[in-house]
Amino acid sequence: MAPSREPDRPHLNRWVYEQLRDALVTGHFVPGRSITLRGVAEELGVSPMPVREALRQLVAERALEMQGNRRIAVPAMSATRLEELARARSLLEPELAVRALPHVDMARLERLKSLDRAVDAALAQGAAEAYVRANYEFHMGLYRAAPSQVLLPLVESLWLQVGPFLRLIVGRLGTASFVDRHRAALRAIEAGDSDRLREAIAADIADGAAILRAAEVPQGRAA
Amino acid sequence: MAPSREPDRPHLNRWVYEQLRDALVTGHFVPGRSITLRGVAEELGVSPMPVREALRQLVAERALEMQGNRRIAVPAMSATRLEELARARSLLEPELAVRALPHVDMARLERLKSLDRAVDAALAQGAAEAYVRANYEFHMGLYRAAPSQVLLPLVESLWLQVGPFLRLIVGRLGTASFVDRHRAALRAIEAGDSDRLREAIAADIADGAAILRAAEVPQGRAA
DNA sequence: CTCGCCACAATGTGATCACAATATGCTCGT
DNA sequence: ACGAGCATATTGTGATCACATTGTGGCGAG
Repeated sequence: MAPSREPDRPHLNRWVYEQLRDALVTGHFVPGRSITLRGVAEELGVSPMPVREALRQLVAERALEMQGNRRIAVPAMSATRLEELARARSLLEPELAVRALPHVDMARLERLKSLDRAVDAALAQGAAEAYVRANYEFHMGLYRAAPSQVLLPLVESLWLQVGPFLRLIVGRLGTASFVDRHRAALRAIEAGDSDRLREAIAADIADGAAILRAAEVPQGRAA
Repeated sequence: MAPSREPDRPHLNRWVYEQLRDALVTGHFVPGRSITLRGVAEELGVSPMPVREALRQLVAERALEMQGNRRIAVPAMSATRLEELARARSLLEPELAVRALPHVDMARLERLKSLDRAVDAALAQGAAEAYVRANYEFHMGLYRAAPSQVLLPLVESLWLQVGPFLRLIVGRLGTASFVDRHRAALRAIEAGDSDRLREAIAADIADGAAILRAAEVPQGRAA
């Protein structure tokens, strides 16, 4: 996991949470592996207390799962859960993208284009982790433009749930199966075309879901 | 708030969470009022620790809001937030209802009918709290039939957000403005008709949203 | 009388301890 | 040699303490 920066004293809580969140999205946690409170506390060099708070928050966001024995682990993916996640994403994300559209200014558009290039580069190089991270940043970078207090958190929760699994599959299949579907979205944004943006996002989600579905869901206990 | 039962020692955490959750849905917390950690701890007769966990979970579920000064309060409702909540509900709930439909057995159908009667009775008597509670139980009672690990938590989060506000409005407007829209849903369930169920749920949400929208959003600081 | 400053009270957060529940590894019996 | 039973280690949870930060009330200066 390797703490990327020194812990900030003011918001230690937030910092631990972000570390864990980043580790989840980039797939440093493997589905099924159980997470111990004191373990991450020691690894991050903090006391167990802020880890407790962060873990519980992630459990509340369904990014982690508390198993019956009150152990905390990354939820195992199943075919039905994957299908449900794709459905929820396809319901919420196009709507959120459309709401973000009017608030995408030039600076943000440039950042999105840059992230799209990062996605391409990662795909070309077969860099799994760089791909999932850039892909995540692209989508969220767009959505965050929307002044949304409701839809945005819901979508973030969904991404936290797909993250570890996506990373697992990309690492297994390689990046060859994935194509960049962000071009259409970027063009729609530049044109200010809501309908085409909605379709582009929906297509991107359907596309990714199809690949994941084809990739025979692993047990989740696998390494 | 008045603890309805004695605290269970085994899952004190869960118990406190459920107490707060129930208080939220039934509107015992007023939007804008700030919640103090030691306050509820004393009121529930427990140590501040489980309250910390429960409050943070509710914040993660967006049922509560952590203000900049790290005070915790029920989020103030705004017109835009209300609109977003209605939109999110209308996207997710019909889908969830349809997924629940095949799993509604006779026993559950009877419970739903009973809850519907409770809704009617509450409306007739102008019992605001009984109405919001029965309404909540009706919807969730249906949705919980669906074996959903993704959509269901999202929808629960939405209801936790609408709850306090709905209670506020019902208390202000009285129950006269509200009509029972659950009949159509029940008939669709009995007929096993997915499309009509989807429409019934969508209509119920649109209906409620219209009433709330018409009721000029209060400041949220109001008592 | 009003406004600004200051002391005090209260709050959330992090740390540490104690404990019950659970998992793990070993030993002993067959 | 293998499996059941038990002792030990590990884990999450609740409680309590210490502290930095923030909100609040009162006092005094203008």
